[in-house]
Amino acid sequence: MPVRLGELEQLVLLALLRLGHQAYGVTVQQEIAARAGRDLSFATIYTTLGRLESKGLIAARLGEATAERGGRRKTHYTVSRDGRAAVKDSLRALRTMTAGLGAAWELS
Amino acid sequence: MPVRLGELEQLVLLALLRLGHQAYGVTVQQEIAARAGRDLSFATIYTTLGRLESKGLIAARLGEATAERGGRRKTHYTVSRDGRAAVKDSLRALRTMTAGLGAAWELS
DNA sequence: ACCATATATTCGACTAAGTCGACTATATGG
DNA sequence: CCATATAGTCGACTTAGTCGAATATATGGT
Repeated sequence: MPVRLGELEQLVLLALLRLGHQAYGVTVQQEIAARAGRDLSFATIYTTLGRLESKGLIAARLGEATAERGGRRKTHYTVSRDGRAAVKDSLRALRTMTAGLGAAWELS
Repeated sequence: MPVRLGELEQLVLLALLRLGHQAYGVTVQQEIAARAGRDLSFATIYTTLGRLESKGLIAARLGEATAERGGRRKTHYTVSRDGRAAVKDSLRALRTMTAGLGAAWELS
């Protein structure tokens, strides 16, 4: 059974894909604010990352301490095979639902 | 403040746009099953339609009794101005999040 | 008139997802 | 060794998603 994504889960997954190596809590928050125009709290972002991880859609790894000013170490995330499949499924559904509606709606 | 759509709300709105005049509970359920591949109960569909209506994103009107076999009258739905705007916003966010990710992800 | 039955919608209950304010943890430079 | 910058966690609550079962209502046949 295909995993269902909530709309924020979908955005977070896409942000991770966009960010690649530098994907972690803070950058995800920023990417979603900058691109999707949604200024979410860090708590919201981390809650969602946690949920995605427990569903097996992303994997977390603790980063090394950097040479910068200070602060806790980052937790980096990568999208798993299942995560990629889930995103593709949700995008495919959107494509078939928007197909033929005209330029104003069309997504592909 | 722009209205936020859940992922099912988004699908239901798109189904209504696709169906036009013949949009009502049963056809919405069928359209989503056929296109998005999600076989949802009618209760789920009607719950969502109700939520969308109370948010002012769709409008309901009771239809006339038809000449067919029997049964209760249909409640037809149309997407309001705000509903259209909400769908466009959510699709726009998706486009900017998928832009530049490559053919496998791209939505427009 | 009545009622069987096809068709359409609603109820009640619960699980999952989204959201944030406030708090905790931890590197580093002075 | 501690002030402070940076990253992540907790607890609590609201909103969205979901369905089995029940309800409502036209019509055709008798």
